[in-house]
Amino acid sequence: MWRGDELEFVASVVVGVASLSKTLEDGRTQMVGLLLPSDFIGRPGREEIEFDVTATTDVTLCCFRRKPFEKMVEKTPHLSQRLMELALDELDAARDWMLLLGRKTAREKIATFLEMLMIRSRTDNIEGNRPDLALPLTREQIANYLGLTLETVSRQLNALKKDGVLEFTDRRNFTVRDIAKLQEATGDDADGGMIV
Amino acid sequence: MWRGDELEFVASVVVGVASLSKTLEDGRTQMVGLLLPSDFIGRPGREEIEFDVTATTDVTLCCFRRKPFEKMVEKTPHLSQRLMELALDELDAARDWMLLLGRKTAREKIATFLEMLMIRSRTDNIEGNRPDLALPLTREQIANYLGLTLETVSRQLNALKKDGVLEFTDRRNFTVRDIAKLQEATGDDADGGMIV
DNA sequence: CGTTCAGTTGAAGGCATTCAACGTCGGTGG
DNA sequence: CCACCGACGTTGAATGCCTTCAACTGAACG
Repeated sequence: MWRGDELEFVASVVVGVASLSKTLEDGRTQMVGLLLPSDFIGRPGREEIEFDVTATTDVTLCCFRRKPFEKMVEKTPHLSQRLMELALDELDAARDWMLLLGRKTAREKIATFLEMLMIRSRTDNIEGNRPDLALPLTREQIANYLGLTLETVSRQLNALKKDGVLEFTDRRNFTVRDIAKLQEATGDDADGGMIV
Repeated sequence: MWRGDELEFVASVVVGVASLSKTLEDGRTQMVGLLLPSDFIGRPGREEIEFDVTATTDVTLCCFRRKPFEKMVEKTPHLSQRLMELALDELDAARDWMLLLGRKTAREKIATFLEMLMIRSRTDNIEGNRPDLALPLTREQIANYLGLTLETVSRQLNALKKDGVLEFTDRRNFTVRDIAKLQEATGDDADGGMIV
């Protein structure tokens, strides 16, 4: 686990999954971001980040020393523009997640999480649009991402299975049997402009 | 109320308070940002924003037409750097709020909200460190900001009053009688590096 | 005055949590 | 080899926090 303020690198995730999280003094934890392949870690112009970065699977990073990287950014307006875009994307994602954390039910949270996994790890269309996916997080980590307890996560996953939405090959791997039902369960607009 | 995609301006808040919010199809809404004086509205390089901007009090804005503003940004590296900082500040704020939404109790949410108001509207020290503050939001808007119902907001505010933390001069104006108790009630680290 | 909107308060109910026990799997060492 | 252990996951029962539903208050306004 990395504490941000020891960090003199910036990096990009190549393989694997990492997470950003914040913790209250009494131990309650909230994941505030999931870092999937292609995501960027670190921020230009800031020495430190004030949350924990944790690898949740084996991870391969592409690291750059901070100083030379920042010099390169200064000299390349195109790059700084790109970094701004990344920051704004993260901001949008954070705000979507605020809606989830503040207003969605447990079932909707789980469904939204699974839908996001499906969209972001485009290993789908393997056979007749039945994406075969792996959970990159333990039940507890999912709970911390969704603002739930691990027991509730377990129950809701099994409820979705019972309802024929999911099928598990083992505890960490599953297929989405019914994409339409999954999307209904997210609570979002039926086809929120999404091309799936 | 502004819909973002009709917007050909960017702006800065001068006086008053506005809010950013997202809504589910069934009407549940979550405020994802509060815009206080000095905050910036709009984003470079993006035609639209996909949430609602609503004034919650009378507001004075300082507006710029988008096109000329963007040209100015391109020519002024210092300015684009500043915008990046603003975006990263918003990102940090969003992530703090995710911790609140996902993990804090109703009482902690209210206390955190009031503490934030106190810090951001530095009208305090009016007499012996007893900030006199105005709620810029209705109970319902506070509820939408904190992921609660308006009844719960009302109850918790009155509970804080009963506990001697607050004192109301009327329904929208109050003073903090006991800052230490308020900070305890936030659930955050006792003195999380905060200089109050 | 009556109406409306914001806020308060009470009572009942529900969803998620909490507490607890059990099941499963992989690794480690006797 | 297998017994043990710890990490992860499931499931049941009870509790509780917040919500939901509903009635009421008070101030502003025409």
